[in-house]
Amino acid sequence: MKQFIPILKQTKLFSGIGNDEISSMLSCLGASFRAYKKGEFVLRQGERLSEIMVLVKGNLHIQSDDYWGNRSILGEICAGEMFGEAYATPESGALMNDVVAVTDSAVVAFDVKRIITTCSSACRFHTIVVQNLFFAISEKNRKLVQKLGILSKRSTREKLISYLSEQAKKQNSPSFSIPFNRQQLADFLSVDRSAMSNELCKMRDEGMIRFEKNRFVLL
Amino acid sequence: MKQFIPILKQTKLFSGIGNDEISSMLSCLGASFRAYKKGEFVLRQGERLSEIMVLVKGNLHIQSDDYWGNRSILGEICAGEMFGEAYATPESGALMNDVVAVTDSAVVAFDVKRIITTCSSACRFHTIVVQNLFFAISEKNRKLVQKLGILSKRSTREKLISYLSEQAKKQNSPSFSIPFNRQQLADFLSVDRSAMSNELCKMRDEGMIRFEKNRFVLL
DNA sequence: GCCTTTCTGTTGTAAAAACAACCGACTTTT
DNA sequence: AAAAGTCGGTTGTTTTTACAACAGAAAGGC
Repeated sequence: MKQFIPILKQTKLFSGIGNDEISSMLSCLGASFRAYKKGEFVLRQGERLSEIMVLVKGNLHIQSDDYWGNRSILGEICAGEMFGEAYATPESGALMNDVVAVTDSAVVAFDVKRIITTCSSACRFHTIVVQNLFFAISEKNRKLVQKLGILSKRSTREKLISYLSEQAKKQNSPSFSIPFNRQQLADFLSVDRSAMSNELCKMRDEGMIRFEKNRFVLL
Repeated sequence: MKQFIPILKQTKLFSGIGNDEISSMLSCLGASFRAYKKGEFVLRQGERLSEIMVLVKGNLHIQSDDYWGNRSILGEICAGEMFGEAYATPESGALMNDVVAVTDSAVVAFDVKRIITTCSSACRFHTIVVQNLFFAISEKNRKLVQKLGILSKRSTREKLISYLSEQAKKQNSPSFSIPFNRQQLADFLSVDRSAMSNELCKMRDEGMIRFEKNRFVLL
């Protein structure tokens, strides 16, 4: 577990907290470690959770498949990001989605009760973690709203423009890579792959964008 | 302000806290009160926030209009619910949406810094509020995911089924009212009103549902 | 290298949604 | 009470998307 302290230190949850403090908090917060191979399920729809998870290695997709096999990718989790926090309380009910490892991944899990119930003396930094937790979950909230903004667009083209603009803004350059292949992007935008591919090429022919594989340039 | 203490007591944020404690916390948390007439803007897109708001009277819509005048209703806020919590931190940037009073409304606002920075002695119940805040924002998070689930449906009919099923489940009966008129429901589901109206009638003719105005029955 | 699989773009067709326009029923305003 | 406005439903047309099927390119395995 020790090996992941430098990574944990980089996360939003432990921002502003030193290596030593993290080390001592790991036991205080009831941390446990798990590894997953590419393609494995980290969490399954219907499961119940009592832990907040931090991804310390790899990439995950939050997704769900409906009766007809249509897959929706709700979001992507990168190393250093937190997940599960919205489903870690008793009232929160069962998970609505699957979480799947896109690449070999590793996760550190914390008992949520131990985080939000401040231990009076032991950890001076506990209060900071609670604040960090609030900031992190706020941020996730904003990301969800952003995604709602994309999905509420009526046409495939508008969805693409929304998504690509956001990525450009996020990566601070009109040239950027996306973490999806075509099928995954289509699943993320909730559109048909071939229709999307078609639309992308039209946009390219119209001189709006350039792309090659998962690298895009906005013109 | 005192008059709203019974209402605040009912909210998720002050769950488990007595009238007297709330009263003393109002000043401790830097609470302020505001009233809005029907149609007024409570918050505007682009604004910056440093407060968490609790709606103590009325109804609000979170919405945004694009360049072409298409309105999207992101969500609805009912009396007793909290809002703004995801945009109340310095890093959170400007608001992405408008918040508009659907009916005459009243809001109590709290300085977010004073909530998440626990005051050591004054309020014994401060820790509870922090936990409540976490629970509440978690719940909002789940609602957003649920809405994503609806918008990720491909067809108008599927969106309607998702939405109506959820409402039935929420109100614990196959017969229920919805808080939208047709245009608002269409804006909420991000579809065309006439197409939606059409689809609703088809579903009625097929014997799936019955409805009259904003009252629906699932069969 | 060769075979297999995955990924991406392309095309034609069928289905669905958006759009626009209109009507009648109700409400609200004056 | 008349007028104006809102609301929900209907219809026909146009546009867009989904679907299915295929082909070439790239990647991966043996």
